[in-house]
Amino acid sequence: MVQKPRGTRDFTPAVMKSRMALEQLLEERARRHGFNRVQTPIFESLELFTAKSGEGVISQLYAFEDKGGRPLTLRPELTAPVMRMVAEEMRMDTKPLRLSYFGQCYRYEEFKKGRYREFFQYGVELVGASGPLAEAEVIALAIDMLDSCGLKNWQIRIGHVGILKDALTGLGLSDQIEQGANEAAVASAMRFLDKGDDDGLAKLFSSNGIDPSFSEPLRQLSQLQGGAETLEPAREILSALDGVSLESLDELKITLDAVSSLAATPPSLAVDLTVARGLDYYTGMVFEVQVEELGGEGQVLGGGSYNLMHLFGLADLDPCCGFGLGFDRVMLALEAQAEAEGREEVVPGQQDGRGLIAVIPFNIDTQAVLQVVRQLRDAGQLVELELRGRKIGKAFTWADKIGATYTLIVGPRDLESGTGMLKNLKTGIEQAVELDASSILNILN
RNA sequence: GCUGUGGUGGUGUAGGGGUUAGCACGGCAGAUUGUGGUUCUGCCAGCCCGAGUUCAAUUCUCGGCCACGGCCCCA
Repeated sequence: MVQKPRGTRDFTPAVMKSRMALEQLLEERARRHGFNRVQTPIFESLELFTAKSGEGVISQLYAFEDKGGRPLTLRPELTAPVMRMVAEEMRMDTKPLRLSYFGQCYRYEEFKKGRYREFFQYGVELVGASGPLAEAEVIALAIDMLDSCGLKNWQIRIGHVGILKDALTGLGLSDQIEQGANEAAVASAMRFLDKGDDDGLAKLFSSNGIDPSFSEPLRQLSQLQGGAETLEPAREILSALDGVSLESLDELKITLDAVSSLAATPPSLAVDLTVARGLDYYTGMVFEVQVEELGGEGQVLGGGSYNLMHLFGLADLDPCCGFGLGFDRVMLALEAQAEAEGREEVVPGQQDGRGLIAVIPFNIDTQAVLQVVRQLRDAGQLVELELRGRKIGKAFTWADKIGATYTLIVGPRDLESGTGMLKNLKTGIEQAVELDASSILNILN
């Protein structure tokens, strides 16, 4: 039998119920924060992603040529397409733009739990406003989303790449990529700090003519743990170094203060100055969210301030701020937590308050019930019509299995009197009703 | 990129070099042509693919594919 391609998934109706509820919940939160949904193509020019992330990404892309020989690829992420769209369609729109998006992305990688070749990303971008308050708005939305979807035990880590970058350049490291190197000295240093590689850092300092003893205060800086209160010791460490700017630290303080006003208190918030996100286009605040029980693939959200609009000739709109939310991973975490707590609803509000009405024509011409089926549907009810001509007993089994709340049986005797038997399957109470929507609705309410 | 474990009806499983390949759930039908969720009966439906060893392979060996994990990486 033909199976689905590796790394892809099918979503059955039962699964889609909670996925759709989550999407709607995220969308509702985005709208409350002023963000509006956009959509871009599933495939884009290959160049869009090589411009953003370098040629190296090609190995992980579903890249192909169309019949005209144009180099294309399935999109591996959504930030670049949205930036492209802003440059192409929205130059004249009033700034800032608050955009949200949701869709499939494709990466040719080994897949495993929480990591698929086709995966779903929800995200937002704030374009045309920057600074600590813009960053706070974005973080606040992320917190609001995770809070409202009922996720528990998540940790948000907030940092600012400017702090370490300022310190390192202040000490004399270059933030430019030297000839023959594949990354700037500053980037190497940040990687060493993130990994706790003290020797590597000291060596790097020496080879750049910097006293290796300066690696010590930086190491202390990277090891600070805690919430907003860690900014004070950080300030002391940085103040002791000559020529190091405190501007980024001040900005982060403003951001954190604003977030505490704008959003609920997260289960765990840590200031982490080594959140690097591994990306050189991040310029300011960066943040990410982990969920412990997902293990190795536990990052469910990540974002920050970045410079990308200059790639489209719109450098004046840089930096932008946004985040991507790993929809599949949030679902996995919610499913795991619902299971652990014996919760029936994976996503809050996924169950429709309306009860399904199973309409069962019994020993009559089904045509006779179609009018009332339509009326009920027009009135907003969920109605399923029995189509297999089941006998009465089997029809009840069927109604029960599809999760119906009510059955409406119409047999020959009913038809003569223009009525039907409406039964509540949960209570077992049954009564005759006129075969028109308003009579039935009266009983339902 | 490295690596561990596993693949038997739709699902979950038992078994095992020669068997009518067992069980449970499921689907369909009947017992029960105007009231279901219990019970009973019947039916439906399976050894991932290829090569090798063998008189004989679903079972053993190798390869592939697929699935589930752990590292590396992760725009």
